[in-house]
Amino acid sequence: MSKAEKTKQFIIEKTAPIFNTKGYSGTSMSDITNATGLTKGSIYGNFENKDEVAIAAFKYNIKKLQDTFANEIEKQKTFKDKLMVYPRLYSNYYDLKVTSGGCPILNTATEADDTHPILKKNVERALLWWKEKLIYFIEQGILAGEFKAKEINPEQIALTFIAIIEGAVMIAKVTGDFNNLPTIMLSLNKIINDLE
Amino acid sequence: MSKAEKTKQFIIEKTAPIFNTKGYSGTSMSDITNATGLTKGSIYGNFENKDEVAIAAFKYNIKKLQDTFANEIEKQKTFKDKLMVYPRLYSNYYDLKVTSGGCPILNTATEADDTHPILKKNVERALLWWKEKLIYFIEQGILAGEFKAKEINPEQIALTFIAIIEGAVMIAKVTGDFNNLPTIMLSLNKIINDLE
DNA sequence: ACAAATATATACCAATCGGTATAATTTATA
DNA sequence: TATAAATTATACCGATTGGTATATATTTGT
Repeated sequence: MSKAEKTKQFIIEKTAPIFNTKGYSGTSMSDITNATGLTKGSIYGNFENKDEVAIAAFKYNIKKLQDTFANEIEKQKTFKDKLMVYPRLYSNYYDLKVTSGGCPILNTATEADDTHPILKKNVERALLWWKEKLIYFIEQGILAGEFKAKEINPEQIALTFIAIIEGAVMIAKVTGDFNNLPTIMLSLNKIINDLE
Repeated sequence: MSKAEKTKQFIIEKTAPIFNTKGYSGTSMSDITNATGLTKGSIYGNFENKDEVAIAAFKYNIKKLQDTFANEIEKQKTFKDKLMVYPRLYSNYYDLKVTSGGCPILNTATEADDTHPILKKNVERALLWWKEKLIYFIEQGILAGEFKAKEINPEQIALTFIAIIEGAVMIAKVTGDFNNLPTIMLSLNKIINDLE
């Protein structure tokens, strides 16, 4: 890893939590220089513009989140248990502290959809990737005989799954009542249990 | 209504959709003057600062949304039908065009929670108001014998209700696939049906 | 219709925005 | 270790940010 690559990574790691809390347009170049201790010249020597930093930071946040869940899912044998990882981890999402400032998908989605097409595309990709992953688990669960084949629309379940989680994170954050998270996750548990 | 009050209302109506699409920090004073055709002097003659305009615009958007639903709920006799209004209207949310730029609760929540305490407080109020309304419908439905009293935690159902809707709106918007909205609302229908 | 009060427009402020040209410094290569 | 190449710092750019003081219109109550 060259010096430039190291610096690039350093900038991403330092700014990722800022972009996630203050948002894209809410984060300024001076926020970036303050967080890194570097000067503008250094930032622009490693990135084309603010957009590139924002996108790199978003990707970093998403990857961190995905890795956390993938690591836990890997440990589970049944597909039901793999699905159950989500309500379990999200019940204590804010203890996880995997990303400060809440869910990067939710945060970036609501800000970027009307204003920032490139960032929006990245959120969309992350969301669809998640959906496909969930659909795969559900379909494999059906094939393995864990879930009943009839009555189940894998895409509908997957989308509802994501909706509940993202909605729950939003509610917990805006009310400041983190007990809401495990409460809502009970409903997600029920949905998974209803599959069998 | 005095001239000042009329102008104030005029400013709110013209800027409300802008704040909802571009966000609080994304909307500038020049956006406000452009949208209204008024000058800065006029804006600052009617509002203390940008914050006040933003808060008034948010309240306007929320009220518009609440009125739309209250109006439809009023028509329904049973509490189940009252609850069913939400999945029905949200299945075509983007045809409703009640607020341009998506759900004001979702938009404002994700932006304001880390940055704008006053606006955050307003979102929280709107969210809790909605929750209490849903809890009331569920509890009244139990009293009326529509829903089974056991196994139902009204607050949990209400929170899940909101989470699914807000999550669904976010997904539909970021993917651009509005078919996701009725798909996810099928799950909300199921939750309501499971109450009886 | 006139005067006092109010509302709107104009012109400006310092601060900050994202971005760039260039100089100074550090790193890698020979 | 000398030198070329890459990286970082400094100083600046025009544009825009939210906000204000003051002058000019416009309502309003009498």
